Amino acid sequence: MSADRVPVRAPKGTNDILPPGSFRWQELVRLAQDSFERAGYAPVETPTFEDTALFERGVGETSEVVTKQMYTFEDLGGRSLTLRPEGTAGVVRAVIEHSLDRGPLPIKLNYASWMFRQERPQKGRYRQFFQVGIEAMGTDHPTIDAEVIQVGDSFLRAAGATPTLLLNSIGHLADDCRTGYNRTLVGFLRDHEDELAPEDVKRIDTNPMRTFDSKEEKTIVVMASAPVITDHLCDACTEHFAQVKGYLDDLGVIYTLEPRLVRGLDYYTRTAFEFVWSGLGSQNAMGGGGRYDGLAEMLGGNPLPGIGFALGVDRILLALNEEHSSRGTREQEGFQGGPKVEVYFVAIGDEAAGEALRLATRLRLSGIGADLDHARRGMKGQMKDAARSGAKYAAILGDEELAAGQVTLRDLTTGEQERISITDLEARVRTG
RNA sequence: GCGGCCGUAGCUCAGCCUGGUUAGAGCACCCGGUUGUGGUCCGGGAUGUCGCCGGUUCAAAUCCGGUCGGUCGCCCCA
Repeated sequence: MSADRVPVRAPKGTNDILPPGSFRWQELVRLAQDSFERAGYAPVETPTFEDTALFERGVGETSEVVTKQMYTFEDLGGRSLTLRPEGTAGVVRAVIEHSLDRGPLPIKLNYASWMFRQERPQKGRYRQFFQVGIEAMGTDHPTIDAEVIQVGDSFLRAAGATPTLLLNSIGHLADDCRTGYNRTLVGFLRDHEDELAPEDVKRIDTNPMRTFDSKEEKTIVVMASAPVITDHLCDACTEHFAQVKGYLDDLGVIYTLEPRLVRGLDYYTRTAFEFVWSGLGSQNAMGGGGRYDGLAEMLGGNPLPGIGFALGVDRILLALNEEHSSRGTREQEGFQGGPKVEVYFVAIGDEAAGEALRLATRLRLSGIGADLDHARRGMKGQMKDAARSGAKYAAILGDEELAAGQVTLRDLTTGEQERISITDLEARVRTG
């Protein structure tokens, strides 16, 4: 077989989002953006690829994401560029670059963008995936932590999901806080080195706190008695965390304290949280976030505290499907997504086809969804297409109607139909 | 990077174990019954390199080897 006959396929780990599912997909993204904007988070768009150094410095050179998951390439000028593996670093970079931190604070932004990580794909994990998220920069007052978490929680619930919110504080880098705790933890891990799974022994030097994430039975047993960060926070971080919890309680946001929760990216400080749902299997995180008070400085900017989250659209949709099927409810629940065509024109003959195109265009321009046959199908076929389009009405145009300046308007749910003047069509459809 | 499972019509799959006439079903699609009326019903129709390459055999969708692809799990994360 010749090579040009081999079908081209979507790259491994990527997905096409096709109708009808694409309606729900768009609807969910819009719901997110609306929720975020109602809380004062303005939209921001940053480049899909960035200087590789941004992620190495921001996300952390030892992190899993940077060491083995990035799509890095060189451009014609020899620059090393990387498809963004996450959203926060780019947003913070843009804020610093354009000196938004010299304007009114806090800076509150939302994004909805594609992210890229080169991992082995599986259910709920793809090489190109879509995240919606918000970032709030310029204050470390605990009310903003509570606001960010509440906005994420209520969006997920508005979408129809029932996530569990895991909450923790991982302190900041100081001897009397996380730095000191890390030494204590490393000491503990060394004492139990022979009881840990081999992969986890390697983590002692690179990222000891990640040992809490281990799924190895042996390690889990050991970690059950490990010292936890919340017992080793400095006074300021302890107080900050207490206030965040207090504000969340005020707002009625239900959370589960998880002192073993650590996050995969190096820039996190203090508040850390994750929205999980057990039905997602091993990819149980719908999203997560946390505070990143040192990130701006790592990227060469002035100190700028910040907090944000990112939620995976694919995983939310996956969770919604599972939840609804297990509850026996309809998939569409919570969504208005679907075809937007209200009137489908059925035209018999060339002259009628031209008139149908003119009328459909006129309706569209006045804000009413309209469609028509373009394949010269017979009347029966066109009626079938009308039903398939999801339209409420079929507007039939034949010789009789043309001669009289009328259309036959058929209600496709009731089957009732009436002849009305073409000039009355728009008003008639609008009043239902 | 490692392991399991699976590749037959657009989709979901049967057939493969026990090789043998034109490779099937349901759904979807198209046409007709209804010369201008969809969603029901009835009748008809189109659609397959049986993933690919090679081997065994008189004969391979079926047996053997390889290869490619997909998917699920591990690690890690959204």
